[in-house]
Amino acid sequence: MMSHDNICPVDTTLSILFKKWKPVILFHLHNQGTVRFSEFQRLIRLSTKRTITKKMLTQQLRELEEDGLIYRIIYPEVPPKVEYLLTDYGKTTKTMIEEIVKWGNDHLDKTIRSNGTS
Amino acid sequence: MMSHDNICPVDTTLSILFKKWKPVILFHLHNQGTVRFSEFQRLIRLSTKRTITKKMLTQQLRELEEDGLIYRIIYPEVPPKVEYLLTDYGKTTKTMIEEIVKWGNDHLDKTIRSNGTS
DNA sequence: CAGTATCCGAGTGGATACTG
DNA sequence: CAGTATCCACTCGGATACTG
Repeated sequence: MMSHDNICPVDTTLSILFKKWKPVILFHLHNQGTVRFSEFQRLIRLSTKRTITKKMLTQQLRELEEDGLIYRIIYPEVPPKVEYLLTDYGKTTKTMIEEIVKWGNDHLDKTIRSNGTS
Repeated sequence: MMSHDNICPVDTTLSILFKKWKPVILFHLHNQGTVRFSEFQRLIRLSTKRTITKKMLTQQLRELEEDGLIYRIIYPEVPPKVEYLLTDYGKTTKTMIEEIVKWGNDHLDKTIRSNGTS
């Protein structure tokens, strides 16, 4: 324990992986393997029932790329085609995302069941 | 899979456990078992090098309490003494928090090592 | 000690329009 | 298709002061 002097590992993970839409993005990447830009918008809209703007999506993807978690592959075609996929390092987030999905589902179970009981 | 129609488990977990200071709070609760209000301020200051205001801390703790993750025990003394601890349900976040700590440490290792190498 | 109340500036992120 | 650019309303959360 007490690695790295006094830099907080929790804070580190939060700032890199748990900002805004990043966990959802990682979730879909773990699921689909490869995802295109517009596909992200669709997937996110479907799973979260919320809309992510292009600006936001771009920003989040860029940050993930800069942190070495995803690749951005640009196909020089017309119309443009860009694919995103996890780097090996990005794949190390698998367990974490799985835990999050699991916990979320458990909580939803719990919440939904607690009709009637009190 | 595909539990709960189309409510996103990732979003659910994020909204309950990963807002602001909550993961750090949970982290310290898993570590210490029982934590007092002022102790939280100290622990958080030490581990994150940031200051959490009373307002923020109160708010976060209240939300965690309302979601059934922690207990708030008030000792009717003067001066007041309030202790926080995880409920059984709160304890189910252990694996997740551990994963986050682990990943954070790994990332810090990686980052620190990548001096010189490239 | 463990909060509550108020004020307010900075930053976030949505909406919208434009581009290669 | 996959972005970029701009504008701005709104929220968030820090600072500060007060309280049982």
